[in-house]
Amino acid sequence: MNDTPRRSDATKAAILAAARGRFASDGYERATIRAIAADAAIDPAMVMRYFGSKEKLFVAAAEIDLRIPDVSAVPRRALGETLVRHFVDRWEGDGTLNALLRSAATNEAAADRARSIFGEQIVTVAESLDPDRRLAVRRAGLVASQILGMALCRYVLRFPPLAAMSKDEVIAWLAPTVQRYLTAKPPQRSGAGKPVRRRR
Amino acid sequence: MNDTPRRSDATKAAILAAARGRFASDGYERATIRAIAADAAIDPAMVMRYFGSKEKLFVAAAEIDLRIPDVSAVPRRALGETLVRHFVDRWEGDGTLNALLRSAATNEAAADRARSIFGEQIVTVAESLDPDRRLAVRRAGLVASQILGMALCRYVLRFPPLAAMSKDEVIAWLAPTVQRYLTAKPPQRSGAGKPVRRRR
DNA sequence: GTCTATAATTCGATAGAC
DNA sequence: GTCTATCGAATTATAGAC
Repeated sequence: MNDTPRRSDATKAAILAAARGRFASDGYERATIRAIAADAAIDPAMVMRYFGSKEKLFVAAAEIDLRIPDVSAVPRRALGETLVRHFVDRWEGDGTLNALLRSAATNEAAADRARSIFGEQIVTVAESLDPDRRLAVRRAGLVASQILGMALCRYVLRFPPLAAMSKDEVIAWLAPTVQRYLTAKPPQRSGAGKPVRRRR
Repeated sequence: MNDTPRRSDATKAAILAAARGRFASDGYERATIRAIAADAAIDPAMVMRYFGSKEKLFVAAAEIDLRIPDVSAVPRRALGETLVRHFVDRWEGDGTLNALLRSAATNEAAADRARSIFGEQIVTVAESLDPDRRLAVRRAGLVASQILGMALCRYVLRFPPLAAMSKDEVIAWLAPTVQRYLTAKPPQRSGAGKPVRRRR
């Protein structure tokens, strides 16, 4: 292995940053190599030389380490808030997650990445709380649905109500939802419609 | 007005159905007029003749009446379940909502439609429950985030856990979330981080 | 109404000079 | 390493014959 930083690494990093920005704001199909190269103030042919193809460029740009931190260190009842805060922070940190989300809607490779990143990462947390793996996978899916839904409405669609909320407000509203998905007893799978709790 | 059905209406309907399918499975950019025309077994030039442009075709295909039913007739505590069930049914009814969602990620016109459809429709329900309009708008946004997040994971990304769930299971899990967003007291906006409830 | 032909762009990717 | 030139394919959209 050679870990001496080459001169081309700065150029590569500039391309990746520009790519994240374009994929995040335009999605995979509309983000053109020409536009990315222009943003990075470089020749379009260089992008191809460095990354080989648009597809490979996307994979490199969407590379992300989503390591959820000390999951075992936080008290059980604060898990929902911890998770929501972590994701909101990651989303607002740079454009990587947004690039992934926006591209995943129309690009199958991006959707694959999204599935593995969110599915596998969140399910790790869920499995540490629920020994029933089959149930833990569902809990993780439900958590992902709320996290991704918030990100979709707040960062991609820019729904005014969601986009105007403060970070803390989003966390305060969503944390109980995630907490419930992670820890609540699963709803009984009754055969006939809606089980209405009897008033006593 | 002329309400005699023209002979071309059947052709128009076939084009719209094919367009919804393509927009739903490919998104706006990748759904080509050629492919839509092929699905409808018609000449591509006819699509242009009938709808003028791809953009106008999309608008016509994404036209949908999202009227939420008898909101005042359902008991207050069943509102969450009613809403979730309504949206799941609408999503699985045809490809219209899916076409709208998948296209909204990369097409601004589609995003506009999504914002107005979900924002304005759900906020009507929220306002009937909460006189504070500013708060009602936020409640509607939160509901939309969970509904759209579920649809994104289940129908667009096809997350295995969400896609494998039965309709009733999805409703049973999500209904309490939506119910809480609509009716729960808003979280206190404390200045300093997370308010941890004191154990007694 | 229907279809052929094609205009006018735009894009990813390649070849090759320097 | 860098850039010019360009290929080949695909797209929306238009013009016009029948």
